[in-house]
Formats: sequence, structure tokens, C-alpha cells
Amino acid sequence: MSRRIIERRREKVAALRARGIEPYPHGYGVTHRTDALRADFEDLAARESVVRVAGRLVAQRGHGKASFGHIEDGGGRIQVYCREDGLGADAYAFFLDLDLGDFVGLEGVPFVTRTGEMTVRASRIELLAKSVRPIPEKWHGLKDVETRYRQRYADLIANPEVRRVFVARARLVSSLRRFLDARGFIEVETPILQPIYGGAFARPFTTRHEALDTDLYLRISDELYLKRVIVGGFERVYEIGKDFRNEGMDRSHNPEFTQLELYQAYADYGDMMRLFEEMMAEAARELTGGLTVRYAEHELDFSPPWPRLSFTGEISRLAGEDVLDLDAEGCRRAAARLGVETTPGAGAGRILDEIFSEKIQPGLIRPTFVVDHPRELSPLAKVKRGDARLVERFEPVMAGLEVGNAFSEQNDPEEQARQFERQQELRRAGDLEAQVMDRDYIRALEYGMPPTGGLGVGIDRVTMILTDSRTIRDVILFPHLRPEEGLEDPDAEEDEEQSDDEGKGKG
RNA sequence: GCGCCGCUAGCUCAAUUGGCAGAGCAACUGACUCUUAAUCAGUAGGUUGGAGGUUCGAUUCCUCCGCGGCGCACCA
Repeated sequence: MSRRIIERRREKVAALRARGIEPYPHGYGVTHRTDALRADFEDLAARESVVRVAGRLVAQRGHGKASFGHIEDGGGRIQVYCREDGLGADAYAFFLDLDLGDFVGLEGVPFVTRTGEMTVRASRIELLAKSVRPIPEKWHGLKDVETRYRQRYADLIANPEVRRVFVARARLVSSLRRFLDARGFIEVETPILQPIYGGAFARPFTTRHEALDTDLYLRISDELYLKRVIVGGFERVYEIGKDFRNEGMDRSHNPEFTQLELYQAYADYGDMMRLFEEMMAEAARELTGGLTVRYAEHELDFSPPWPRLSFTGEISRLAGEDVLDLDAEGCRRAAARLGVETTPGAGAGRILDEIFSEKIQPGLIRPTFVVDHPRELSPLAKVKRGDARLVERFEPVMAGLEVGNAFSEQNDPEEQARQFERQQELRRAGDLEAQVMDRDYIRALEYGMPPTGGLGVGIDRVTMILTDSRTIRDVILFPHLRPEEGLEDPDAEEDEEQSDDEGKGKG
């Protein structure tokens, strides 16, 4: 362990305090972030202006009576130069005594070195926060994936590209908000703790409200509440927030994930497709400057319009027969011919979904809308005009990844109630992901909901695409992991040893 | 959940068929007033993820456990 290093630095903290230097002061008057300093550098250097910069000391190169270092702040890095005859012996010794990882504030005049690097020649140095734990190695960075996820702070310190991903994520979300706000959508918030969950096929997390003596669910989607808001008269609403699904985790699933859901009155799923295309094109433009995005070995072109691909049409083409004419048994035989394993007891729709997911979706690289799903798979969608076997629904797919789900929303309360009842039957038959009857939602629809288009977008997955990330864990700051064991004991031990250790001379 | 792979110093990685556990960076001591992966000389640092077992001897072989990664199954 790093016990010796940490102990030595803790001793430094104590020694500084003994000398009347506070190792954790309350602030520092910064005049320039490093990017601002860099932008203005020539001018500041020419006028020999005194600047004050602050950041983490990330490199230190001593040369006897002169030293270089780099400090890093939110804007990047800047080189600093200290020399004994400029600072005085005490201040220079203080600089040499700093450790990599310390936060420092530094006052001085900008200049350009012989090698052409922008540098601040320090005239005063202050410690702003002592680092007692060694930061990861500067050259190889921090590679161990487990440590990177568990200690994201260390990952962010060591790996600058990680920071870029999360900046991109923030810019994506802000771009989506701007896009929707500009079109008259208003952002609302709906409950995360819900007495009845709904809006998707998934098992929920359960929690408990003690005062009410009742179990609650963490929402699996925002859908049913947002449509209640549409019933209430808001015509364009959206919410960006966390949903929670009690399912397995892999490169495209985290138990909690961020979803954008939006609903627009008087719109249908065709309108939602056009909205989504434009929204993504704008986001791509803002993040990458263009409409093509590099993902793995692919170039994804976001220029609208995207191809529309019929869900059942593609399967029929593959199966060599019209799968809409088949019952569950027929679908099962078709799946078997295609070499797709099916879940025992699954209905026709579910089997078609299994065929699609395995045989077609992985090949959908360029942004594509998969449209018109079987009714059975979509209890909250309206039937397709002209074909009662289908619903008006689409899923945008890119690089083989589903990034959303949308439909012309079911607004007939009787039909919705029938769909819920069918789900109840599936539930009784053992399908844990079947949807739950929500009588209050039916009551809301009974007041009348205008024809409405709805769209859900997986923000994490879109971020993956736009940042060329292979796993969802790379776009979530603190992805879900099993709890770390034995973390607290060693720390307690450490403290204990430190306090009663005087006579033992450990090491 | 099941299968395969991994876990060695603070970080990144080595270690022949089972035979004294090593290097670079970081750390520590010293030299060096424009360096930048600074350089040079030296020093210290390990319960090899944990617990058992086989063996004269285990980082290495076996069993169990923990954590992670990948694949399979379900979803956005």
C-alpha cells in the first residue's frame, strides 16, 4: 500500500501547520484560468502583467536553484517556472517541498521560454490544498478499468480524454434542451418514486416509504406521467431524468440510466421521426462540427432523412414468407429455420422481436428508423392506419444500438384498458416484465388526451455514439459496480496505527 | 444467472519446466539556474486479491471465495 507515502505527506501537513501555514486555506483570488491566460498570453507577457493562476501540480522538474512544473486547471495546463533568486530561499524551498497532486496558487509574470513554451515566472506561491495520496502515474495513466470506474476522480486526474467525454455529454444534453425549448417544449419533472410503475417492459427496483408504510417503485420510465401532463393541457413537454431497471448490466445497460422523453400534442410518430432526425443532426453538428460521426470503424451520417425500415417487412424478407400471417407456432418455426433461439412460451410478437434483435438490428449501422412493430409488443401505441396488425411505432438504431423508442400514443381509454388487461394476463402467466394496470392513467385518458406523438431517447447511448465510446460505463461518471469490500477496514487500521505508532518505528 | 479470461510495489508492466519477486514512473537522499516522459548518482518500497490444499519449496499446480473484463440470456 501507499502507507509510507501517505504517512509522510500527513506529516508534512502537520509540519506546515506547525510553521503557521494552513494546508487547506479557504480560497484564492485567481485572475486567469489557464485557457484564458493562454488566449491573452502575448499581450500579458508584453505588458509584464502579474497574473494569479491556480491548479493541481501535475509535473515538477527540479534543476537545483531553478525548477519547472506544470499546473492543471479546468482550462488545461500551464508551465510554471521558479528560481531561488526570484522567490527567495524560503519560498523556493517551499516549492520544492510541494508534492505532485497538490493544489497551488501561483502569482507571477507570463513569459515564453527558450523552447517556446508559455510559462508563468512565479513570484509568490501558496498551497491551496495538500494532496496526501499519490496521483496516478503521468505517462501510462490509469488503465485498470475497475479502479477507473470505482475511483473516477483518479481516472479524471490521469486521463484527459475521459474529461472530454463528459464535457461532450453535457453539451449534448444542453443541445437537446436548446432544441426543444426553441420549439415550444417545456421541461417538467415527474415522480421517480411511484406507487405503480409503467411505460416499459422491465422489472422495477422496490423501495419503501416508512411514514406512509407503503412500498414504492423507482420509475422504469416517465411515460405515463408525462402523458397525464398532456391530458392536463400542456401540448409540448419533456423530461430528462434517470430511469431504473432491475435487470442485467452489459456494455449498453446500466441499472440507472438517463432518458429524454418528450410528448407533442396533435403529432404522430412521423412527426416524431422528423423531430428526432433534426434534433440529432443539430446535436452532431454542435459536438463534432459536422453531420458525420466516427464510431468504431464506421462513419455514421446523421443527415436527414434517415431510412425507414419496416420491422416485420425485414423479417418477412429474411424468412421468405409474410410473418404477419403466422401464429406463434409459425413464428417459432421461422425462427428455428433462421437459427434463432426463442424463449419458451413466447408469443408471436416476442419471437419476431428475438429474430429482429439477433438477425437484423446488429447490421443497422447508419442511423435508421425501424418502424411499425407488431401490436403485441406495444400496448401503449396506437394501431397503424391501414394495417390493424401493426402499431405506429419506431425505434431509432445506429451502429447496431437502439437509442430510442417512439409511437403515436394510444389515447383511447377503452382500448388502453384492454391492453393493460392483456398485460395482466401475461403477468399471471409468469412474465415479470409485463406491464401493470394503472387505473389512474386510464382515468386520465377518460378525460380525453389529444392525439399525441411521444419519443424516448437513451441519453447514455446517444452519448456513446457521439463520443465513440464502446461501453455505456465510459459515458456514466459512476457506473454501477458491486460494492467495494474491505475499503473501510484498512483505513481504520491506518488511522489506528498512526495514532499509537510512535514507539514502533514501522517500516 | 452460466462460460472463458484476469487480479504481482502508489501507477504501468515483467518473472524460464514449481526454485532467492524485478523494471520504468512516482517516493526518499544528493548534484544541477530555460527544463518538459529533464538528466546523473544512490536508497527504500511486496501478506503476488483472500482462504485452504498439493509439495522440501507455490506468483506459478488444485479447490473455494471476492472483485473486474469479455461472451451468452433480457432491455433503452
